[in-house]
Amino acid sequence: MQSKTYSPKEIAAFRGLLQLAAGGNCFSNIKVQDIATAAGIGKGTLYEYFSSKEDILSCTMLYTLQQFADWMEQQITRDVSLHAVLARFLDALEQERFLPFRALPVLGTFLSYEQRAQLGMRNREQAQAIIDRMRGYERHVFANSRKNGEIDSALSDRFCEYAILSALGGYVSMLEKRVCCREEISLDSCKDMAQQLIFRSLRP
Amino acid sequence: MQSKTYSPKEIAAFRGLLQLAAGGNCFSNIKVQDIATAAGIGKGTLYEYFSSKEDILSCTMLYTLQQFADWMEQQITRDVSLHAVLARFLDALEQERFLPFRALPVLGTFLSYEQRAQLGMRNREQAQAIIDRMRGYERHVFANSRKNGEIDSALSDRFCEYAILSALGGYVSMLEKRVCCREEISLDSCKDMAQQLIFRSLRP
Amino acid sequence: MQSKTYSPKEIAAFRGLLQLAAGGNCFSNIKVQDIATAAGIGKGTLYEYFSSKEDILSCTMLYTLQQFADWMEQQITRDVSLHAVLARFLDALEQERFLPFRALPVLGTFLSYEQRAQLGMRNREQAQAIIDRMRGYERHVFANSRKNGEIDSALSDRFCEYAILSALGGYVSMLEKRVCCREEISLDSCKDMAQQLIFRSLRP
Amino acid sequence: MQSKTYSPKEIAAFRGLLQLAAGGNCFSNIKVQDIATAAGIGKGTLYEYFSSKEDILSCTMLYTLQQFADWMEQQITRDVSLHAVLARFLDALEQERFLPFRALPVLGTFLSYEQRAQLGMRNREQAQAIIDRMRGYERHVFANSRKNGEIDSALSDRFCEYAILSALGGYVSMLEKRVCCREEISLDSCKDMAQQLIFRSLRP
DNA sequence: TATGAATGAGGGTTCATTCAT
DNA sequence: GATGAATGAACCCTCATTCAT
Repeated sequence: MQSKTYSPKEIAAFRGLLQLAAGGNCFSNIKVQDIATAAGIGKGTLYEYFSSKEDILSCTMLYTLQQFADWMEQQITRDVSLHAVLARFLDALEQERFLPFRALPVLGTFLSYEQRAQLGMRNREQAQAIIDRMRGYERHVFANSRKNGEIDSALSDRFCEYAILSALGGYVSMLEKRVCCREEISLDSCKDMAQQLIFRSLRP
Repeated sequence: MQSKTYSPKEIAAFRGLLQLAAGGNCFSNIKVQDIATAAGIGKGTLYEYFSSKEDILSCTMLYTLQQFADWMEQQITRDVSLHAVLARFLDALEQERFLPFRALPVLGTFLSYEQRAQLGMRNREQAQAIIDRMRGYERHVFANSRKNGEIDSALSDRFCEYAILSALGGYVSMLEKRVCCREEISLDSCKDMAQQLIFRSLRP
Repeated sequence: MQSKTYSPKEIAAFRGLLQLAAGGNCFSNIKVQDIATAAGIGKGTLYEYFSSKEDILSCTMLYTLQQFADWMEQQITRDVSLHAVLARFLDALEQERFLPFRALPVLGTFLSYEQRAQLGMRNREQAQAIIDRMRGYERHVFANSRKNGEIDSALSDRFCEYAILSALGGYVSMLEKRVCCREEISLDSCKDMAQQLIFRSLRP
Repeated sequence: MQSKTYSPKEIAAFRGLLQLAAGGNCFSNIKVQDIATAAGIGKGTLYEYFSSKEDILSCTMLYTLQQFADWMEQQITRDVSLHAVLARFLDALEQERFLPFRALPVLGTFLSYEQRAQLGMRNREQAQAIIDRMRGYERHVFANSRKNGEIDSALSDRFCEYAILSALGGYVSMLEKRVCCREEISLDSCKDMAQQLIFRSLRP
């Protein structure tokens, strides 16, 4: 499976935008100049590679999905367990080079329905292809986990996916709350809760 | 417990904004003129009641929290079960007059960290008072549910809250996806999954 | 000579506006609400007596001119000297009830040419009548002062008027500078300089 | 003495604003769009060079002061007379390139006390430096004029300054009156009166 | 190719004026 | 008559986009 490649400037733009998103900025509040500055390039240069501000976002999300799919691909072994994948994923989230995984939901969340719909339009097929790829890996992990008793056999793939996404969504919310509401929650207890929610809800 | 009352114009503004938010618009993309139009009043009139666009949002969120707390208060009986509360809540979400409950998370989600922090500043004490009130009801329900076997006694209140909020967050995401990605998910199956996620993860 | 009379509300409006002007506010920066508040009446009430904000100004200036003319009329005696008139005038400026005389130039100065031209349009004849009246008194004083040696007989009335208005204009500027530049000038030395400028320039 | 230099766009903005001010517009009545149009640049461009409308004014006044100080510097010779300086200055006022000298007092006059105080804040030190420079030239001229008998030795510098500023202020008023009241005064007679007022009041 | 100076459409906000009470 | 709640035109300012260099 060959992933699309990007020029250094494009990647700089992606990482610049993701950096800003990770800081908790709504997309509307991120200025094109901010992205250019964060990327270390000129504002005009962005328009050599992208057709609009929205396009930068669209491509960034595609790039991020692709990075994620690539990462998942490497994690897949014959009899991988849900437990192992999750642990590795949550650990990965703390590393700088996995910024995209962390920032993507933030970016996505800060979009209105209409913006999301428009984004889908642009790179629809490519995005769909990547999502299908990830769904494949996902199915593989779910199947293995049903065999090893981590997941109740009666549960559908859709429910498993829903449980995991909800737990991760809640995890991100908790982290944000730490940022803006200054409640005293440790990162580790957040991770524990996320994992517990998934395992408890999927166990037989 | 006496809740703050609002003038008709203020409530019109609240509902106008919530209407727009329920439509999936990021706050930055909602124009003051839009709010005025949705509220059926003049743009200038908004500034007779609110000091700024941000203030409209801040007050709307407070109003919504208050509405929610009032509603919860009515649901609480001596030995209420988690099951009953959740069922009633999910049903309520489908009614027009419960628009606020549905739209609030959307509004909140579409804010940047900084915006959220600033909002907290304005009506901090009032918001905190309402949140404390709701935490009280919550604790009551959790206690009852531990007694009647719905919730594992070993689980902390914090984890229970996290599980419920994650499930509801995922539920809202799913509903949104129905809107923008047009996947074929029925409303009922969404509700089922949300309830299942909660019950499966909290059961002993 | 019968002066026009005004209702209490009108006079309240005049004095309200003059009060604000004496505070050094440009007319554009004075809001209708400010005038209403300063006058102790409702905003809507102003529009019962005046057709517009500009009209309030126009009438206020006319009222002030008239007050001034009335005051001058009382000062005129058969062989009044320039010295006596000036001294009395400068003293009067310090009293509260002579606020109009002090505030008028401020109001006038803060108008653009166009605004001034439009003002002139409204009450043109009345204003002209009052100005003519004052010119009459002025001529009388100048004539007397030429006789008693205060004014060089060779100087025209126009030059005398110009000298006095310039001196008073400079006097007001100096007072203002005391307000905003905080230079250490005493009120008395300001008055001295204004009188000196007039007497030195008009003396034979 | 090195004066600050400005970019062409800045100078265009200065001259645009001065042009409008020379037309007798109160600063509050001059719109940013007007300045942009008068300067021959886009509205947005102004905000690349100035932080706000007030900033444009502040910088314009500073620029004008500086231009004036530069001009004065060139006029100063060893034994310059007040008569010569004044004559040259009044002549200069009639030339297009001396627009700033003519427009500055108009701009300044049309500000409220508060606006003036705020302006002072921004470029306080630079403005003070220029004013000090001009005071220096002024003192030089006054000293010479006392020696050559134009100015009464008993008169203080402050009084001399006050006399000149008052006369010029009255001169500008007269010119304005020509504009808006259409009295039949020739430019030359205005100049004559201004000079006479100064010489008569300062002579021994 | 890469840039950032220049732009103007569009947003939040103010405030003179109206009109129902 | 007296009021102030309601209004929308018009302001200042922002920022995505263009284009000459």
